[in-house]
Amino acid sequence: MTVYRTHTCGELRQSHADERVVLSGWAARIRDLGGLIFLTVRDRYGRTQVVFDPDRSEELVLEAKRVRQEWVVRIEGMVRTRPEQDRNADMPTGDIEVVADRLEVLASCETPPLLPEDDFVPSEEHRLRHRFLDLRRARMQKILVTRHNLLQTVRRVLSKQGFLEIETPYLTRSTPEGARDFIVPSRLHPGQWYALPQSPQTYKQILMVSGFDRYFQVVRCFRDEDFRANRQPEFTQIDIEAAFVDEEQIRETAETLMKAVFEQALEIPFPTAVPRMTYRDAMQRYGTDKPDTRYGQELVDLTDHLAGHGFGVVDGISKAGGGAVGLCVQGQAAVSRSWIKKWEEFVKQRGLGGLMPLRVQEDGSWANPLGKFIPAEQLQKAADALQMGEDDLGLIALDKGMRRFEVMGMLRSALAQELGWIDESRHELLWVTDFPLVEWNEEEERYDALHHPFTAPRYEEWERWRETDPSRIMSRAYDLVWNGHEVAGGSIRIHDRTWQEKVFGLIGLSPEEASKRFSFLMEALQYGAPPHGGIAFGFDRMVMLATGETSIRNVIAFPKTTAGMALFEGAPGVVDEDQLHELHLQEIKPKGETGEND
RNA sequence: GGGGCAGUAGCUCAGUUUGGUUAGAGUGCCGGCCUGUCACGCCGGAGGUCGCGAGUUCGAGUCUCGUCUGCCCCGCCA
Repeated sequence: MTVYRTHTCGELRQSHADERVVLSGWAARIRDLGGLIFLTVRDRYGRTQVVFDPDRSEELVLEAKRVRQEWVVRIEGMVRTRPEQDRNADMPTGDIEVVADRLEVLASCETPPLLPEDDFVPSEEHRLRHRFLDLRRARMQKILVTRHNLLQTVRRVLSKQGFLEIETPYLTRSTPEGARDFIVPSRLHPGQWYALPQSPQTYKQILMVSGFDRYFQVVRCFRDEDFRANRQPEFTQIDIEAAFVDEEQIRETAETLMKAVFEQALEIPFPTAVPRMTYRDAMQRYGTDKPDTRYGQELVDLTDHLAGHGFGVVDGISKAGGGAVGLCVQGQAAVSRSWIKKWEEFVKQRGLGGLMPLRVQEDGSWANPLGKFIPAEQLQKAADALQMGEDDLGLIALDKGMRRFEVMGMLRSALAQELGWIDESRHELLWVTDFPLVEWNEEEERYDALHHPFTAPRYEEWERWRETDPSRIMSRAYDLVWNGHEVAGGSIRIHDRTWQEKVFGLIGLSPEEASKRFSFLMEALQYGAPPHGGIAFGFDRMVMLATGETSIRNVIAFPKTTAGMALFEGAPGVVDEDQLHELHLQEIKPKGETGEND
């Protein structure tokens, strides 16, 4: 209780009737009936109707007439139960109103560029430019409250299990692997640079070596890459690491956390067992390492049904290690040619040669461009493999690489959107396991770490495949997938310098190069590093899924646009010549602005 | 780096297909009326660099090219 308010705007009920109250908030709606004036006052907690009655004070009504939307007002008055016929069942405070006897304008407001109402959502550009007003909307306030609650839940759950929150530096050194770093010039050391961390990966491993056997951190991470609906240049991770554990304990911790999130934010029961799927299964059945298992429509390898029947293209692809992948589109046998063409274009843009429909013709035979080469019984077998019924449409793609699964997976999820296959009320969690340690990078002609280079291999597989086929070595990594989004990923790490050097060797980093770039970690690994592993949650994504939003910008108070701009603050921006000078920097003007060149 | 969609009144949009007189609607804003509204209602008014720049044309919101901004996707993101 302050001079500004005795109650919040979401608080008053019939039980408060006849109490004298003070409310402060923003004028949300003003209904001036000529005599009576109704004013809806809004704050973070809700809305309350205030009534100004000329029968009580003409003067007060005249004052109230001046008030405009989004002014900040303070009201004194009596709580009154509304007449039966005038109650508003849609408002929590709809059974009462406050009869004002005093009005004070705490702040007036220019005509606002947007109205903070939930049923009035302007363009995202406009919302970001006037974020302070956009954040007044009840929806945004609710999201940020949920975000806060989840943060507290995470901290409580992990602390209770003995995890210590330890902060790590934001000014660190650049590690050229992985994403591009944001770099920060050093004033005291001309020509030298800090980098903002892509994640606290090495620090948390070192904390394990130091004996903090259970660590977590709510931490900002920075990656200078292109952005998407669920990617921002700076984002928040729940970073977790533990020593003397294996995969099971990390997964258990992660599930405990998710259980709390489900119960807290979604108020739905947590699955008794989170299903698991191997990376290989995920790629073959869904064409992605983060399958959305809220709907079926799995991909089916049709190579065996279609190859070996004298059709050169299929046979050739098959011999080259490729094949045919099919997808069953329920109830769409009658779609037009242009519909199919549209989706064929979709897969072509993503690198496949084409998309063939398979469907029953009027005479009962199978229609398919391969029909003249491939016997009907084989087409029937393919259709059976796709579990196609008469009204269903099969879509088949051929390609010689693994890309066919990925693209068909993209097609699967695009069709799910288009045809409404997804039950939005469902929530599906899934562990993806058995990732390969490395994958072949065509362009650079070397192996890349699939997860990151500190991930432990399955050592027996290493011994078996290192020399002959390293891509068959599995790692001890795991990802947690929620409704087709990767919400967490982690691994058991390498805790031995010799092994770390071996893995660096496989991805083309010499021991010298490795110790140059990761000297501090390499050194730590020689001084009694315990076995350890961990996981990191993408917290923004987690909040996005928990609130049913489709963009992480909506769950971040001040996000950047897809071009990395902060429209509200105006970042990035130019700095003074003096600032640059002090940092030993000189601006190189883009061509055309120097006046020297043409 | 590539592709797609969008940009018209403060805001949300129509008009662009097929170039043609003075660019419309709703809402917000300003003024008037209105004593039970709750997206109050009714009457009137003001409000436009059709993102920006070139070009085609007798004439461009509309066609062409370039460019900027926002969103979505591919690549990228260990």
